Amino acid sequence: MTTAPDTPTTDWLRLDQQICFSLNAASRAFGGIYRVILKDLGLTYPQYLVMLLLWEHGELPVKKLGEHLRLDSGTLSPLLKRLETAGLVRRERSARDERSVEVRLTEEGAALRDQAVQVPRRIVAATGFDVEEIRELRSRLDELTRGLDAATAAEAEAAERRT
Amino acid sequence: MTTAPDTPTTDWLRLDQQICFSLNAASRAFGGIYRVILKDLGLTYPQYLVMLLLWEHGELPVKKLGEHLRLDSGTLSPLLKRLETAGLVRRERSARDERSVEVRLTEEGAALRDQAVQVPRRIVAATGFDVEEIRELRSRLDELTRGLDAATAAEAEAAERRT
DNA sequence: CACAATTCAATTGCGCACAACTAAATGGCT
DNA sequence: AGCCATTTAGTTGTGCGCAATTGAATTGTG
Repeated sequence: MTTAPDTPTTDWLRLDQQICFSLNAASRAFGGIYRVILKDLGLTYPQYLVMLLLWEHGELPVKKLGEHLRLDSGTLSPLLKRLETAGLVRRERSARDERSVEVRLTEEGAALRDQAVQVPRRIVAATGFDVEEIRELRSRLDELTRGLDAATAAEAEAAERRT
Repeated sequence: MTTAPDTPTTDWLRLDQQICFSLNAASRAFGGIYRVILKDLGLTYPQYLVMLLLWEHGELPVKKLGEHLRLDSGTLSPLLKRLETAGLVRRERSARDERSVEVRLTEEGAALRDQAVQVPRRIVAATGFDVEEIRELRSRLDELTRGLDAATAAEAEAAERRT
């Protein structure tokens, strides 16, 4: 399969830019609105995601947080340390398994939920999309992520075999 | 406008997570596939975007690069320095306007284009989407970005007025 | 039981994103 | 000409994302 003769490579390079560039731009635009809205709570967006999980589950080991958010300890450890410094969270090594660290809300952290409940509505409003459009878009993006993850794994394995 | 009585706030928090979380996940999944594919070229994804612009325009001032990519000098200055260290790019203060810095391809940087022309096809293949689906998704995302940018500006101005 | 492999968190190092600030050059205005 | 606001890059500091490594605890296996 080759590029059609009347499709200069320049066009391909432009199209390529548009696919991922649009996604990147949207992701950073989200970062912008969350930064403004979360400022009052003193949270960054990734910290907010961690708090969402804790508000829902009460307490979670670092491992579970990482699975939900697809983040590893290299990202989570310093982030959780900052949340702990802010007094929102405590970290304690599990008694059952000393390798594991349980992350728990402090009273202050649990109380912050009251101020956070209004965030989602404001974010949805900011998108200018209605709930159905959002659902549709989300579904597309998840599909895209699955494709990319599979391709990344395949490429990584191919690169491995070349070694 | 308030939350419907049979919609617990927990659901709102979940929905909120899904919108932006899916976008974030897709953006990072793109990061993953680009990391693997660009490894041979010795470029990161943001560096690749800069090179795309230079391959198209030959030379650009830092300001223009920033406008195209929506990045400021805080991001671009060190990035360009790394590209210069890698021998792909030269930076020269403009003779006409000494404030401006022109970024030019070296021969080595221009030559790298030959290895880059195959990247877009591989990325498109990795998504598992066809060109029309991509165009549709891109259009949605751009729409979303416009909405978010407008809302961010409005929120920032509202916060400013509260001062 | 002893030893090897695995799991889990933390740390280090690099690069990007963005805010806040600095410094130099330019352009407009009186 | 002299002054001042604006423009343009660069620097500093903070936080995220990820790869690679370390160290301790646990599990599996002979």
